[in-house]
Amino acid sequence: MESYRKFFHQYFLLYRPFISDLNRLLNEYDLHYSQWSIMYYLEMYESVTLVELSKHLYVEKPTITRTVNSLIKLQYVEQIKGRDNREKRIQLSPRGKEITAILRKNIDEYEQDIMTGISPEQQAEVIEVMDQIRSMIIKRGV
Amino acid sequence: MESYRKFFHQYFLLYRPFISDLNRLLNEYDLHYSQWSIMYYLEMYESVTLVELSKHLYVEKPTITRTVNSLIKLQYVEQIKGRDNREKRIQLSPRGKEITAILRKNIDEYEQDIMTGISPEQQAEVIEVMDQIRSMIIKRGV
DNA sequence: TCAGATAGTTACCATGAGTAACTATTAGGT
DNA sequence: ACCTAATAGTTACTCATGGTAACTATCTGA
Repeated sequence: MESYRKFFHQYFLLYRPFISDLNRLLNEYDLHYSQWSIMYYLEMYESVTLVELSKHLYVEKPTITRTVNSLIKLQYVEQIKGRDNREKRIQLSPRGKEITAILRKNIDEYEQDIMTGISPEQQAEVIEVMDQIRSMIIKRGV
Repeated sequence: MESYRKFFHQYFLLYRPFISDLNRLLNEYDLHYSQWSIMYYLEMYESVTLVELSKHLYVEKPTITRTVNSLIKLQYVEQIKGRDNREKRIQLSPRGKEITAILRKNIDEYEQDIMTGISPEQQAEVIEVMDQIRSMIIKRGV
């Protein structure tokens, strides 16, 4: 089999086992991966608008609206006032920050665990390659 | 950010852009990725049972049943007689083989396109790492 | 031979995502 | 300054994908 073909084959084979485990960790706090991806982003960038999330996560706006609303309902996320009255700018609530810290720790442990035996150099290589492919896909789609 | 953390972050960032493009290619033949993953497997292994698919794809049996039935309805897949009357053994139909060949070509082109600039050595490295991680996840889950 | 294991199905529910059509607000060109 | 076009977000609806529980049919092995 050609190596590029193998690449994508292997990529998808990893997805389902991986997301299953992650959701198992997240369920302890009534969360699913789609919600976590937003909390994760908020942990890094402090505050964001729904359009920013939509573009970054490659998910349509209505889906983002729904997921963000579920996080607001759980009181993990809160809306803040922005300059532009059209936009809805959100950030993690104090409770959201707590939960994020705990989950970040659990997920870190899990990730380190399943990465056992893979050298930091290999990890860096893989990260770089995935980043390049994402860029190619996005550039292509414009 | 720790490199193991970056790995999973980057992994998921690639998933949605990638699956969106794939589904766009597959839609020409009324297919979605969940169906394609089965056709792809059938192209490699000739004939399989639903339980084999379930284990390999890491998806529960009822989900496999539904997806396989949709492929039978599309006449891309047909049931064949096996030794064990409990099992449902399937293979690609002649039409299914045609479609698979065409799609394989289109997807190959697409994949080669977005892998431009990534050396075969890098590709091999990444494939190896993803395989190792999948093994770790599965072993862990036992 | 029959109890337990295995293969598959049915019914039902949850999650995640998309499209079309809409409102509210802002930005920019004249 | 005004109005059109663009942008941000929402609502309503639908589809794809997947899970669990409970079931039937068949096979295997003590």
